[in-house]
Amino acid sequence: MTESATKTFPMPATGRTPRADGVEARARLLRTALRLFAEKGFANTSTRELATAAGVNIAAISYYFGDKAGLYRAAYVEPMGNSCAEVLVFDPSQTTLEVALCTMLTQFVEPLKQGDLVQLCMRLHFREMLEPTGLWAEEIDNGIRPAHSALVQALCLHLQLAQADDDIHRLAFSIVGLAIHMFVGRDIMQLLRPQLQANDAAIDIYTERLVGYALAMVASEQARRLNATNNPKNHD
Amino acid sequence: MTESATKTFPMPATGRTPRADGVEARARLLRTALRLFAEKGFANTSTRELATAAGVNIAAISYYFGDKAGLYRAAYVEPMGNSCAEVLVFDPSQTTLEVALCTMLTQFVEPLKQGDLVQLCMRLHFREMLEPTGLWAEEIDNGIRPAHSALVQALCLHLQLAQADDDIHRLAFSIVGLAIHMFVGRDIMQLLRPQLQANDAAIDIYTERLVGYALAMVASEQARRLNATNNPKNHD
DNA sequence: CTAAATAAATCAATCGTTTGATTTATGTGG
DNA sequence: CCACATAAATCAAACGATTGATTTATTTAG
Repeated sequence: MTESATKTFPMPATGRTPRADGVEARARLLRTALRLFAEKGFANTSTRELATAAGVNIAAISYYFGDKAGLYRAAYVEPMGNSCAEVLVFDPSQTTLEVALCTMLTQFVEPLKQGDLVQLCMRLHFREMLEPTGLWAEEIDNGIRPAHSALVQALCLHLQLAQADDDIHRLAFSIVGLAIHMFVGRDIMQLLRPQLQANDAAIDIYTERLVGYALAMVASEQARRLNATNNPKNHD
Repeated sequence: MTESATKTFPMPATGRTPRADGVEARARLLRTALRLFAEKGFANTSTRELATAAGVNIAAISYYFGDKAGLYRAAYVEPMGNSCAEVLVFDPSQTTLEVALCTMLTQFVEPLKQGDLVQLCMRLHFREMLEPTGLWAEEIDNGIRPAHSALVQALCLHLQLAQADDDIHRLAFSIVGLAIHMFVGRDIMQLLRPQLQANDAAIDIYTERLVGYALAMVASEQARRLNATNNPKNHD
C-alpha cells in the first residue's frame, strides 16, 4: 500500500460535464472492490480480477482512483449510500445507563442485520485491525476513541466517579468486546450454533442478552468497588 | 494457498542421519516464517524476504517444506516447543463454576504474558479467522468445539439444566468473547490505555476482572431465567 | 469537433518455484 | 587413521507466470 492516495483522481476534474456511463463504471468498480477486498484482502485481490468482476477495463482503476491503493481507500471510506460507522457516540448525561448501553450495543450490532453491503464494509474494517494500512489509525482517532470516551464517561456517571480509573476502562473495553465478538466469532458461531445469528429476530434477542450481560458486569464492578472500599486489604 | 501441503518434505527421509546444521536452518526458517506471516500475512510475505530474514537460501523453503504453503502450515501447526493451543479443555463436573471460569480464562489469556513467540502464534491464529486457509476449519473441530462444549456443559451444570439452549450458548460465546477481545482489541487498548496490558501483573488483574464479569453474566442469566419462568409473558 | 471514456497492448518489476552445480558433513572399507 | 563414496545442505541463476501500472488507439457522447 503506497502513500499516493491523496492524489486527485480525474473523475470530476475538468469543466465539461461527465458522461452518464462513467459514474456507472466507477460505482461498479467501487462496489466490486468492496466485496473482493473484504473477502480476500488487499494483496490477494489483483487489479485484473477486480476489473473483470466489475465488468470494466483495467485502466479504469487508474483512471478513476489513481491506483489500486486509491481504489482501496475509496472503498474503505466512501459511505456507500448510508453511513457505515461513526454512529456510536451518544450523550452520556441525558439517559440512564441501561438506555445508553442498549442504544450503543444495538447500533453496534445493527450492521449484522443489514444486507451484504454493510457487512462487507464491517469485514473490511476488521481486516484493517489485523493489517493496518494507515486508514485504521485515523479511524481509531475519529471513531473508536470518542466512542470509548463516551462509554467511559457514562460509566463514571452511573458509578458516581469523578474520573475514570483502570477498572472503568477495563469495564468499557469488555462491554464493547461483547459486541465485537459477534463479528469476530461470527464464523465460529455459524458452525457451532447457526440459529444464534440466523435472522434479524435472533440478532435482536442476542442484543437483548448483551445489554443484560453489560448491566450485570457494571453492577458487579460496582459491588466489587464497594467491597474493596470496605475491605481495602482484600483485592478480590 | 494450494492443496499440496500433505506432501512429504525431504527432511527426515532416508536412512542416513541428517546433518547438524540442517535442522538449524530449518528451525530458523520456521521461526522467521511465524514472525513474518503473523505480522504481515501470507500473501504479503514473499519467499525471498523470508529467506533473507532467516539467513538461508530461497531454495531451502521448497527443500524443507515443499512450498510456501507448506512452510506456512508448518509454522502454524508446529507447537514451537511448548503447546500453543488445545489446553482449554477441562472437566466441568469436578470443580465449581468460579474455579472453572478462572482456570479457563487464565489459560486463555496466559499467552499474552509470554514472549513474542506465543504471541505471534496467537496472531497467526487470529489471521486464520479472517482469512481461512483450511487449517482454521480443523482447529475449530479439534480445539474450539470441545472447549465450547465443555464451557456449555459447565454452565448447564451450574444452572441445573438438563441440556443447553440458545441462551446458554449465547452466554458461553459471550464469556469467551471477553477473553478474545483482549487479543483482538490489543492494539486499540495499547493506544487508548496502555497500562492495562503493560506487564504480567496488569494482565493478572485484567483476568481477575474478567472472571468477575463472567460470574456476573452467569448470575444475570440465572436471574433472567427465573424471571422468565415466573412471568412467561415478559420476555425482558 | 472535442473531450470523456473505454479497450487493447505493453511495460518493468516481482512473484513462487525449479534447476544444476557446489560445498559440507557423515559413514565405511581399507 | 585415512581416503573414498554418498547423502545432506547450500548456493547462484533463471524459469514462466503474474503483478500493478502505463501507453496508445478507438469509441462515444456533448
